[in-house]
Amino acid sequence: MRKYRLVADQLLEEITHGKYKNELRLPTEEDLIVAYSVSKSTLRNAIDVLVDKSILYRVQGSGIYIRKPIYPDTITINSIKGFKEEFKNKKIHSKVIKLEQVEADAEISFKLQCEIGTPVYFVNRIRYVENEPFSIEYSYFNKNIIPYLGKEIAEKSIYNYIENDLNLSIGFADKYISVEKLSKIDSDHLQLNESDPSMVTEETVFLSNGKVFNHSKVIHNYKYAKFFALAKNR
Amino acid sequence: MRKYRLVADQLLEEITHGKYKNELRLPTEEDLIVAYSVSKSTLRNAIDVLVDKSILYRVQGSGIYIRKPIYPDTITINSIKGFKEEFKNKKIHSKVIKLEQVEADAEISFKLQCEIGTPVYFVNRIRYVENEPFSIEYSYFNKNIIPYLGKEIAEKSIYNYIENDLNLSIGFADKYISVEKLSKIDSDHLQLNESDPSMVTEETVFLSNGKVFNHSKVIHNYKYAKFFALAKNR
DNA sequence: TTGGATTTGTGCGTATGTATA
DNA sequence: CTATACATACGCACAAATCCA
Repeated sequence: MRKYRLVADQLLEEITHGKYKNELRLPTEEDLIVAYSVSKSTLRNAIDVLVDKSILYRVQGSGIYIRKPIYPDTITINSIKGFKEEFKNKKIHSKVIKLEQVEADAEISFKLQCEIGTPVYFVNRIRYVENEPFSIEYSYFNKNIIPYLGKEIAEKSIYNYIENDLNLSIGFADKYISVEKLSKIDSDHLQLNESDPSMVTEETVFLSNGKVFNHSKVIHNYKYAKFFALAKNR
Repeated sequence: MRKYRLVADQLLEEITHGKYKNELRLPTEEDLIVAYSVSKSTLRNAIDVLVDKSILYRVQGSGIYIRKPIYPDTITINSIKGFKEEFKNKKIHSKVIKLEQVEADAEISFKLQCEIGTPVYFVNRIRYVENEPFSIEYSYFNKNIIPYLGKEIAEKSIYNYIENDLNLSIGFADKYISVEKLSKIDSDHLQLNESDPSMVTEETVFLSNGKVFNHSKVIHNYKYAKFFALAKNR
């Protein structure tokens, strides 16, 4: 693995294991450079990772500080984690309502930025957290990029499959968040009333090479859905 | 201004003015380094700015590409813009319902990370876009950091005042997003029905020196509120 | 209040690694 | 397999913000 990630991982572990529990400020860049035997740019890359994760913040001329932990049980918008990863300290499972192969029509081809007629997988899943229905996912995958997708995969983690089995590198995602009133069928799935509100996210997910492989619309139970984002001023 | 920002600004202007309209790919890093007469690290910092703004994306071994524009009329979660800045191509105005100085109680002091009893400003505003009620803001400012706040400022732009008049540097913000049903008073302000849904954001805003100066709860009209975020995989 | 010391930010240049074409 | 192009890593100098005597 790249050096700056090793440093970031190690630093994070030291922080979470209380190495700096009595101080808000980390050692200076120069001290950390010596401690980890890396160059200035490598150390700064490592710190950048933890700043983006809301673990640390920097103050020019002053130092690098440890942040208070963010509110727990929130979905982090800035990062791309699978459902499993997001709730890894909770009991979660998924029910696959439908998984089929179709050809992209005009709307799907637009969302997946591919040709009309491209073979795609459609997946409809319900996600449960602690046995409560948490969200309903309507998801499309470009079959030219994801050659195979089965129910046995969709019941576990599609993202884990893509990254570890297919060895593809997920790059970035556009996420749109809005509020909609529930349809009859979605309200049934979520055990809510029709026309109750829902938090809706619509995501376009890109591989590191810039190709769109996935588009998802996720209907969240409004009682549980809470999102977190770190905003930076630049 | 710092060189990498000048390069980022210039590059963005060239992109938006169609210099690269016939190509998806920018010139190579090396070419851009020569074109702008800067070092590699300066150029990379400039590109980073535009990547964070969802203008560009990079593919190792391939090139730097221009992204399709994001969906318009969305609020960007990743960045800290004032209301005015976010809707700068729209007609917007604000109505100040209340502006008063109070002492921080337990809850406010927790949210502003200050002592109980600290003098704070409380501001309650309604924001209009194209004369439609868009959101209701309940906001607290630490008076030890923002020594003065008046109605004449709150009717325009508090953020503009803080950055340009007080010359303070806004650093980062934690944002939480959830859905709540409207209270009677909020539904009246938004011209909606009581118990209609609303998109709620709760923000803690930090100066560059890490001090909390503002905490806001904003109730958005669910019909108009649409948020955008760029997620990165790291 | 000031000014020097400390600490992070920016900028330069180069070499090598890694993914893409 | 080779060439291309971005990613990582090293090290140094100076700028800018903060801190403190």
